[in-house]
Amino acid sequence: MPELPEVEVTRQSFASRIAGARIAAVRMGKPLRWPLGVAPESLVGQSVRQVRRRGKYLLLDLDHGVLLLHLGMSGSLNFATQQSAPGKHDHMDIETTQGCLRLHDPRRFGAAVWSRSEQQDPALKLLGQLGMEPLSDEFAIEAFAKGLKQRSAAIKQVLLAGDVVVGVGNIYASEALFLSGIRPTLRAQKLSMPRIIKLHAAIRSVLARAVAKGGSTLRDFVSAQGKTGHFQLEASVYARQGQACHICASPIRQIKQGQRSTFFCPTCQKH
DNA sequence: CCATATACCTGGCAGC
DNA sequence: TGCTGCCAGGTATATG
Repeated sequence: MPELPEVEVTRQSFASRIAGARIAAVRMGKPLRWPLGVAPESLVGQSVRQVRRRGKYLLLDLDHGVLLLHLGMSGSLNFATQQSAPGKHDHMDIETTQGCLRLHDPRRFGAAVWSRSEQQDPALKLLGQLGMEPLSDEFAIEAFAKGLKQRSAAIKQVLLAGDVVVGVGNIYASEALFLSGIRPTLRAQKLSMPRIIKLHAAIRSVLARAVAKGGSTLRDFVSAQGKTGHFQLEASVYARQGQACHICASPIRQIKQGQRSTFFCPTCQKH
């Protein structure tokens, strides 16, 4: 469920509550995408200094390293001060002196990976190829233009790839392209400067707005505080195939790009 | 180097 | 009710 806004909302929902907490126990459930890389007990006794985000990864800075968490397609984190028994899709419990952080992930595409230093494996491998943070100053027009210029793939797929700009997933890619009036199939290197500027602004605004609103909730997004998001009420094109475009009333079209669904308005996004 | 396909896993839903 | 097939927010890895 998580694109950048959902991950960021999740981070905000427990970061301050867990900061300074000491890990008292770690319980692992079924295997996730990758092994933790260390005995769970070795995390016990360490304190959580802060929780950061890089792309769709959450980074828990502990005393002696970094714990990377990824929510995959179906993951969510719940932070509870009251104990409750783990369900069959709860695959990691980090019990701390300030509450229990629980990773819930039915499909198990998510991951929890320990790294003694963010600068070394396996974190380097996971974080090393990531593109610019869309909501930070490094995401500048010129840098964005430069990244797009060297890519011949469709702009939608370049956005999804995450090596130019991170955090834009399948929902927000369609939304940002609609906002900027760009056909998702247009090759990235064909975007004119004015359209790059529009897309740049659209990515920032759609993501920032979603963060402010508490993330999307296409199916079941829930933050670690148990609040659901509201983005689905506002999707302009995503999952609206056949329905009227809010701008021009043309039926929204659905296509496949690289096995993923893309939604766009054939009139508002001419090319 | 680049672009595209594959794989991972479970649950929900439409159609029969 | 139960089966089958398809679909779903991600992304590392293999393949062309």
